[in-house]
Amino acid sequence: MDDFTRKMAQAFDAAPIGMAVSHHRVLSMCNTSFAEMLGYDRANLLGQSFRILYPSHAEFDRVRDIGLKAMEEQGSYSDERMMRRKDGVPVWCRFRARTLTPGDPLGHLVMSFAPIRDQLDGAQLTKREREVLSGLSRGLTSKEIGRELGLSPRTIEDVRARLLRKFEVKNTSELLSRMSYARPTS
Amino acid sequence: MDDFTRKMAQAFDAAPIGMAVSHHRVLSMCNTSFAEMLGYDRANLLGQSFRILYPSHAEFDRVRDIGLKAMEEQGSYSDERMMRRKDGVPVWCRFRARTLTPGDPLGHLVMSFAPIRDQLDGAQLTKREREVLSGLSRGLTSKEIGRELGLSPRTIEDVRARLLRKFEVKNTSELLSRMSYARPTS
DNA sequence: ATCGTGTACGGTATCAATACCGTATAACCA
DNA sequence: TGGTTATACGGTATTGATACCGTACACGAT
Repeated sequence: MDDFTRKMAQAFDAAPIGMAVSHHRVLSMCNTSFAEMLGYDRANLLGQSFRILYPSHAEFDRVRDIGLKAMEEQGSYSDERMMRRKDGVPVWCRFRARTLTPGDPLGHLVMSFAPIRDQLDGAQLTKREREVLSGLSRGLTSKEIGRELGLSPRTIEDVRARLLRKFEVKNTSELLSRMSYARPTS
Repeated sequence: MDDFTRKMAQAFDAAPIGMAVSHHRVLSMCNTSFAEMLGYDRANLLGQSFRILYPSHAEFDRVRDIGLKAMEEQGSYSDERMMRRKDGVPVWCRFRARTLTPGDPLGHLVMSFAPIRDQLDGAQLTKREREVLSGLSRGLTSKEIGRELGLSPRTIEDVRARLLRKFEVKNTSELLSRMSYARPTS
């Protein structure tokens, strides 16, 4: 076998970041970091739908759409999102994806997942809080998020205020900078 | 050839994040993203010392030591660092590494490099922009940042508007979700 | 020598965010 | 059973953000 190919495969598997490949939202390949991050054995993960790796079915449906346009136009997309470990514990990740089939973005995807924090300093986020946070990180206003979720803007403001209290920050900007990349930990 | 291996190699090469393998600080393998990020052809990069990928020899020496202890103890290390593109332009990256030889951490390294400002390659921030961004990430208002820098709040709003234009984002929240927390490097 | 850009500042106008006041329901827990 | 929390929504009031209008100066590149 080609030594070049073998080296690349070894690097993929030993990568310090979670990596995965999907075809139409079904996992066809992943590396050790990815399986470990989510608490599975790789063998049990391959062939599974990504559905089981998200906190809920609604979340699974939601994340399908939000990067589609960017993927069609630029071929890649990045955001921050919550994944669900096998034991149910949420993992907040920086997510990056590149599609190999721009006409059908979800046809063949290569993704990377970098855990931002394991448990968000103990603060658990509710489903609503995750949904709102997702909108905020995309620059949406409370009104726009309300429309997206079929709720009153007033309710979004409540969730937003709860997030600010939980993380003890002054405003949304500080909140999002805290939810961004992890600080060096060692 | 093993189909499993081939799939992993393909995923490595198409990854949405820069990846590289080194033996004693000499690049032995990298993917397309990595070569593109730094402005090289992969063929010209393999076999080269990492020296040419850092802004200076001093920086090259400095980064050698800072992760060694963590790598010996946990096998992995992560920070943010400046890389140097072929044309000399600096690229600010989130860097992650895992060693496959914990006794001799630099013996065999697998690394990932994620450009932090991936939305606008080549855009450098001015000193003022970094200063303002630092304030924003700490949740300060324009008025507070102005006080901190001894400037009119009006001027801070100008810098802010320029940042929004540069990164093509709608508001400060979206800006900060795309940036790492800012640190003034001036 | 003009052009572009960054810097710095003033004004005005509008919308968004935040912080309060209030009510109400549903879930869970001790 | 009562206490807490999350959800959901209404009003009002204040501050902040954003987008325009304008001027001015410094600097580097073509």
